[in-house]
This record gives sequence, C-alpha cells and structure tokens, in this order.
Amino acid sequence: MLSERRLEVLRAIVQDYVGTEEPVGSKALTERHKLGVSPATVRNDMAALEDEGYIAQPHTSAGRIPTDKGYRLFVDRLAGVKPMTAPERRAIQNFLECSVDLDDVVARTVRLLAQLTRQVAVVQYPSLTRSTVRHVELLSMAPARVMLVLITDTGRVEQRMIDCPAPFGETALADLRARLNSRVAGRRFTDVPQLVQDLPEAFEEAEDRGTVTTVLSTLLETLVEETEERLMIGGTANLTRFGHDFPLTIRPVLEALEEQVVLLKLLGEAKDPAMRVRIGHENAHEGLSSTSVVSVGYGSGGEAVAKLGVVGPTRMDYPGTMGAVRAVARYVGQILAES
Amino acid sequence: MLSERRLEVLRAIVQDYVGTEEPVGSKALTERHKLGVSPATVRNDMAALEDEGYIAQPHTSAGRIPTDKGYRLFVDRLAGVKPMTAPERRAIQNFLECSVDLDDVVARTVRLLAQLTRQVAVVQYPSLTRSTVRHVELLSMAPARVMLVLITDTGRVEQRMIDCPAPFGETALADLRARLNSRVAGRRFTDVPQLVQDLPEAFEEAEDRGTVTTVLSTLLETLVEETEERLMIGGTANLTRFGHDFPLTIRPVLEALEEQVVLLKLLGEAKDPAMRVRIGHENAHEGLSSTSVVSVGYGSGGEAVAKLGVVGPTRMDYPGTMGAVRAVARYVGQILAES
DNA sequence: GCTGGCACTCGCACGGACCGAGTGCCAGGA
DNA sequence: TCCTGGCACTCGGTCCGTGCGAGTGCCAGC
Repeated sequence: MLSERRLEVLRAIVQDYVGTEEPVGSKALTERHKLGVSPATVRNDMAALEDEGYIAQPHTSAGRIPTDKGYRLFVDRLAGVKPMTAPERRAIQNFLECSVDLDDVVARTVRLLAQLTRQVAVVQYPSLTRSTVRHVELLSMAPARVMLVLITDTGRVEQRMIDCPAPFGETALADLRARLNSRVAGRRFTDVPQLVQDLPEAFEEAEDRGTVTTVLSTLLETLVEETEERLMIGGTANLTRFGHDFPLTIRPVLEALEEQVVLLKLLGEAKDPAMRVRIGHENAHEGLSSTSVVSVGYGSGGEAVAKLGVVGPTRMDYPGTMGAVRAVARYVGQILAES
Repeated sequence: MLSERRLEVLRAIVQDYVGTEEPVGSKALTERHKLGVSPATVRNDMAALEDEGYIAQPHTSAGRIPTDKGYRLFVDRLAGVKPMTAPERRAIQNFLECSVDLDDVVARTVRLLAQLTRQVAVVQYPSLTRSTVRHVELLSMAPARVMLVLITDTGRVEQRMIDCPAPFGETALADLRARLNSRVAGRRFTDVPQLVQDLPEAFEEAEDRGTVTTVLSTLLETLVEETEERLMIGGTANLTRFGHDFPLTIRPVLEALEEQVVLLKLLGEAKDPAMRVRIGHENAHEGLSSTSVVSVGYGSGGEAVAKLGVVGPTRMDYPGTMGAVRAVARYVGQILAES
C-alpha cells in the first residue's frame, strides 16, 4: 500500500509530465510542488513507485514518466472530473442549439468536442436498436421499381431502391403502405420482423405477393444494416500535437480512425452510459497503445442511445478532458430530447 | 524555348525525384536514363533548366528537385495519363457495383481512390443544383408538428422537422402533399420557388395558410442548404508518407481537410468536368502549398454533377494518379446512371 | 556543341569531449 | 523509523572538428 505522500508524488509527476511532455526529476518536482520534503526523499518515493510499476525511466539517469498503470491510478483515485465553467457550458449549449437536423447536431458535436479538448473527437450517431419506426414510405419510381424510405424517431432517414419481380400498381402500393404503417409505426425495430411476416398473405395476386415479399425483405435488411452504428470524427489536425516521434505514432492512429469497426469497439460495445477511460494498452487495438480514449454514453431520454468520446495521447489532461466529454454528452442529450 | 533533350532531362528528373524523394544529380541521371550524353552535358542542361525556374537546388552542391513550374510543364507536356490495366478496371467496377445506396457509393469510392493512389481521396456528393425533385413527403408527427422529407432523383433524402403555427389536420396535410407533389415532382430545384409561391392561396382557413407558408419556406430552405455540397474524405493515413519534416507539412493539410469550404474550392468551383491538376502554390489556400490536387468531374449522364479527386504531395506520380482518378470517376458515373 | 578533367563547395555522418540533470546509496540527525 | 544532505556515478544531449563524397561550375580540347 502506497502512503499518502507517495500518491501525492505520483499526482505531481502526472501533472508535470502532462504539462511539459518531459520526464520529470526529483528536484524539479520539489520546486514546483509544495511537497514539504527534500528531493532525496522524493527520490526514495519515486524508487518505490517505480518498483510498483506506476512510473518508469525512459533511460537510466533521466527523469520519470508515468506508466499506463500510473495513469490508471491517477484517473481512478487521484483526479476528479474538472467541471466546465458556467460560460463554457453556456457556449456549448448555444453552439448546439442552432443545429438544423440530426447530421448537423452530430457534426457540431464533433467540432465542439475537438475544440474543447484539442484532441480527436468521435461521435456515434444515435443508435437504432432501441429506436422505433416513425413511418415507412413507399414511392413508385417506375412500373416495377419502388423506393423505400424509413424514418425513425431519432430523426434518421434511410432509403433503398427496390426492383420488383413484377409491375406493382399504385393502388396496391398505397394498400401496402397503409397496412405496413398501421403495423409498424411506433414499434421497435426488433419487433418489426414478426409484425410483418403475414403481410404477403393479404394480397390476392401471386405477383403482388412476390413484390410484397421483396419489399419486406428489403425493409428488414435496412433495419439490420442501419442498426450498425455510423459515426463521425473530427479534430484530426490535433494529432500533430501528439508527440515528437511523429510518423510512427500517428500512422496507426489515423489508420484506426478510418476503420469504423475499430472505432466502435473503442467507444465500448456495451451500452453502458457511464464515463469510461481506457488508457494505452487497455485499448485492445495495437497501434493505439499510446493513446487513451475517454468515452461516455449520451441519450435523449434517461437511457443512452449512443456514445461519444475523444482519442488522445495517454499523456493527456484527464480531468479536463473528462469534464468536457461529460458536459458535451449532457447537452447533446438535451438537444436530442427537445427535437 | 527548351530543346527536346532538355525537356527529356526534366522528365527524367521528375521521375527520379518522385521515385527516390531525393535530389537528383547529373551522374545518377545519366546512369538511370539513356540520355545518350555525358553528365557534363546534363549539367549544362540542368543549369539552363534552373535559370528558367523549372528546377532548383535545396542547397548548394546538392542535386536538383523540380519546382512547381517544373511539375506544371511535366504534367502539361511531358507526361500522359497512365491508363489503368484491365484487371484494375475490373476490380474497380466490381468493388463499386455492390454498393447498396448513395452513401455507400460515395464511401466505397473514397476508399477505392485512396487505395489506388495511396493518397488522400475526396469525393463530393452528387450535386443537387442540377437535380430534380422526385418526391416530397409530409408526415404528421404531432398535431402541430410536421416532418418534411425531400427525395431527389440522385437518391438523396433530406428531412426537416417543422413546428407549425397552428394544428394542421390530416386531410389538409394530404391535400398539401398532393398539390405539392403534382407541382414539383420531376422539376428542377431552381424551378421550385416560383412553382409553389401561390400554394397558400388554395387553402381557405387563415391558420392553414400560415402553416402552408411555414412548410414551403422550410422546403425552400432545405433546397438551398442542401445545394451546398457535402463531401467525404478518406485515406488520411497516407499523409504519413508525405515527407520527412512532418508536423509542419501535415498539420495545415489536416486542418484544410476539415474545412469543407476549403475542400470544395480545392476541387474547383466551376462545374468543369475536365480533369484538373493544381500544383503547389496554384492552390490558393496556403498550407497546401506543398500539395497537389488532381480533380475531375463525374456524373450519371453526360454532364458532371459533382467532383472527386485526390490530395497528395507535389512530389506525386502524376500519370498514375491521373489515370486512377479518371478511371474511378468514369465508373462511379456508370454506377450512378444505373441506379 | 559535346566531353573529360579539375578544383571547389558543402551537407552529412562519425567520433570525442564536455556538461548537467538525474540517480542510488550512505551516514547522520530528528 | 523516517527524513535529509552529501557524494560518486551514469548517461543522454550538445557542440565541435574531421573526413568523405556527391555534386557543381568552368574550361580547354575535340
């Protein structure tokens, strides 16, 4: 068990290192922090912290830098979440309030988050798994061609073009549209399959039944596909402030950012709305081993429908970043609830 | 006027420099290219080329590298467009063909272009300025709340939520929907304003007229807003292969890539479908002064509806890049025309 | 007008010396 | 028992001098 003072030393090391980006030595520490002890004592504490694996020396005879384990302890026990100031909160709210549609909300959120944290921001679109169908629209484009438009309660719209096996009349189309909507409007995505399975039987013509089946399968396909989350990223220019040894550090990060799958995993598969910090190697994806991810769920009601977060160097200002992420998530939730 | 051989020397310099990324000297040139003359002669030619501003020395007593002007000449007169091989063309076609919707087409195009050129790819969504309205859908969400869905012939769908000044009945809504569609379906965006301006008069109730006016203004607003182009970028990881002096080169590029406006300008405002190469300082935006942009229009029919291109270092393989860009544009056009 | 030769320039890589921040250890004191 | 000041030691970073070699410009000769 580490003594109170040693934790204090660790905190000081993390803070200094985050600030200066340089290994911090015992003398500099006592000068910048009121630890009340001499450098020699701090050296002993540092040796102990190093034995425990919380800090490390990049080279012999250099200062210490925190390890992933050290940051972990810092985040868990030594640092709180730094709340946003009132003016900052107001600015966030104002900025998000003038969004015109869902895309715009997400785009603004990304920009905001990137600016506040000066890191790379990632925002997942509100998930469709928990959302409901608001309306299904069918439009005749050509005799044997129908466009399917799906509108969700989160304001998302998806469309698909369908080639029908046979021409489909306007009246049949209107009929199908009405039947479809009366069954699925307001229902959850997951309930849709069983609600529509007997729909083809309502049509007398064999050809129409074929078309209806085609339309339904496209609808179900769309539901499944769009349940996969989309996301938006921004602030990649902040990667340039990452570290000194550029190409090697930045490359895998940029690559990871282009892989939606990786990013989604990064934000955390579980729909756990709590804030989560993953430090360095805690991110399964190698190449992100020198980055940390701060993510949190956000949602329109009480429940989280998606996640957002930032990706930055392990050497980041955790309290500030966590504060910004939490605040943005809260206000995005509000905006979504209002619309 | 430069002699034939001097042009040949310039071509050799560009090719070698693009390949090796190192200043190229007279001796190396004669070894790698069959110029039929001695290094000394080449040196004289190089001196002449330098006088004319086509090449430069990074330091005294170093080899030469092409200037922007040199690349310009190379692109205009010395290099053709390197066509894709048959297997490559087939691969492009196959990859694009399995797209499911417009977003997917654009996403695939970006990835393809980035992979083929190993550079940053930018693809503009098909423009709405020349496109027509396929359908306008109005959905009642609440007594005084209507959702407007606009579907274009390029397959794009936009939606807006509208708060009405007064409750609006289902029948009035159906009436408005029918009138609206009969007027604007199939018409160009630019024609819509005058086609709908007298619509409110068709409604007797003053309250309804207010709502109709609100709906119409939202529709027009959407048309205008969405005429602004959206775009998608990819392959940013390729930026790491940019050059040696990293942070300084890459930073402004990443920043520029986040600014839609800048990017749109980069692709070229004019709807000129011809392939265009902008080299270094020819890009108005400073910070992109060491990058070149190869862009070309693409379209579903004969006319270009949008542009796509790649952004890379001025030291890029112009013939290959131009070939890839042209090929991709052609096939995207085909895919769009089919759907 | 091309060529070979020659003197010159300079960036770069290598290696030694120096400096200083930082460490570990130890003996002495509260 | 814990803290402190002192001391010897380590070693990365910087500076400097040297030598090498690629590359240049110029010139006389073919």
